[in-house]
Amino acid sequence: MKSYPLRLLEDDVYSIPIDAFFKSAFSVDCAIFGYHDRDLKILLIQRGAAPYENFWALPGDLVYPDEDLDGAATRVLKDLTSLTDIPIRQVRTFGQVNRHPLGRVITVAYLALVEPTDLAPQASSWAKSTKWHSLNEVPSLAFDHSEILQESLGTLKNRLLTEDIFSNVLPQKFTLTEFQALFETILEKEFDKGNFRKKLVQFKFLKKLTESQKNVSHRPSSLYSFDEKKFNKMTEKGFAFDF
Amino acid sequence: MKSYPLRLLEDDVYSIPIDAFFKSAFSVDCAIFGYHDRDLKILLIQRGAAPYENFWALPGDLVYPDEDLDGAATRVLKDLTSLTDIPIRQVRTFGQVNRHPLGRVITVAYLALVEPTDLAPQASSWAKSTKWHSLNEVPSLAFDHSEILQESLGTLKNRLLTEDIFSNVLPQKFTLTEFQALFETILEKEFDKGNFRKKLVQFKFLKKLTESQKNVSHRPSSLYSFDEKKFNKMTEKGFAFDF
DNA sequence: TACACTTTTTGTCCATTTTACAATTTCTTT
DNA sequence: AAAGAAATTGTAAAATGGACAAAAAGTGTA
Repeated sequence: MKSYPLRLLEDDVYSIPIDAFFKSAFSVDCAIFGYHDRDLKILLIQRGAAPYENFWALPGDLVYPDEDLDGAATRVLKDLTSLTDIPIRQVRTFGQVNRHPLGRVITVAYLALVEPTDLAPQASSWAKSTKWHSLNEVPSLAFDHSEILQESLGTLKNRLLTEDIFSNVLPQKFTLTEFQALFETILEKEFDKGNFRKKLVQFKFLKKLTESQKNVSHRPSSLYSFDEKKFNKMTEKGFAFDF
Repeated sequence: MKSYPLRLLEDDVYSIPIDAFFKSAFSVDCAIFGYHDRDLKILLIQRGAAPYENFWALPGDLVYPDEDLDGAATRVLKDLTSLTDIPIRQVRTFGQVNRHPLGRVITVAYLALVEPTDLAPQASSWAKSTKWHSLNEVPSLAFDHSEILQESLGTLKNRLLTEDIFSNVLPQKFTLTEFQALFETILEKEFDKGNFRKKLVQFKFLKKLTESQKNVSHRPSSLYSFDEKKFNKMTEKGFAFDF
């Protein structure tokens, strides 16, 4: 069995024996949102272990003492769902004293937006099953995961406006209508088609390609590609969508 | 000596003995920014205890196992600097494995913006001294606090545009010039005076009072007050400054 | 081949907002 | 009474935004 060596602890550095502090744990929980074709879903696992056995939950687990937080989130996601190469980022940390029945566990929530048709999540380790849930069909979740999910959804909306969290869910070549649909779905708003595309074109981070759609029974749309570098420079300088 | 009872832990829930996970600690660190008269400072303490004894650092300490995170941040700030009633909010959590020399300690960073002339921070507990440092004169800090400070400053700028983090540092009655100076200083940008005030007036969360400045050797400015409720409603609905 | 149908794409008009300034006002100080 | 200083108001050109209409470019069908 693997063991996790800890550094020696010096006592009496604080007036309370420092050992008393080193009896907590922390976990990571991943809110993986899947966007495809005007549909936003959340990836949940069904827990196969106590506590909250059989409950649906965000993929998450305790962090090893010798593991960075970001690395832990990546590993845990892979352990439970077999997903790799998902770019995740923190939402915030949830630390209510009684949020975990087995002891003091604070949890760092992580967020990603992915294209589910690229992926095939498969339950492993103690996860019984995995499932993409529509956001209006989410059951009551384990721990404080319902709260974490709600806040993560809010953070997703914010980040969509201020950073490139969306390029993963677009194909290499996409239409402006697809781009618009993505923003309309996640922000739960509709936009005038003509005005939306005019604005997008002004921003100049979309490159119009020579190709266009094939085999559609209407005027084919021309395809665009996303200039990630240009967009990132813009957001670093304070650009944000004002949709 | 105070002791901190922990709940009993069940073993064998996970394939690794769960005790192995419950040997970590977490801390909170507070980035308290002080704004006064076109000047932005950061409150630091000089550490009077190992590790990093004598180093300057953000006020921060370990969290008790029976303490919520937000409450811990409030308490720690009071313990070290005697400051109370400071409205703090999370920035993010820093969790590099080796960031703390005594063991695995992740830290949750908190942020506030205050008016330093209202306050008299006084070092207590293991803090040797406290000092407001200008942001361009910050020494090398303990732990990873330099990184935390930098990121907190970025978060401060963001929050200034999207929520009411500034009303604490304005007097009850203030001039539009004072309001503008606050934004110019923190965002490190300058604005056209006439246009800035026109925009502000349109927003309607400032109430023009009948009073005006006294004893200034130029045309006195009329005073305004801030309608916090109105502003909060607006930001909840998505309003943000686009300065 | 012509026409219906669908969605993309472009264009237009008008109201509103932004921007860069200039001019005016209202105090104190000299 | 005039000068100085900053607040306040005004203005004109440019840019933007929103509602909406028209044209374009494909497929499917008679």
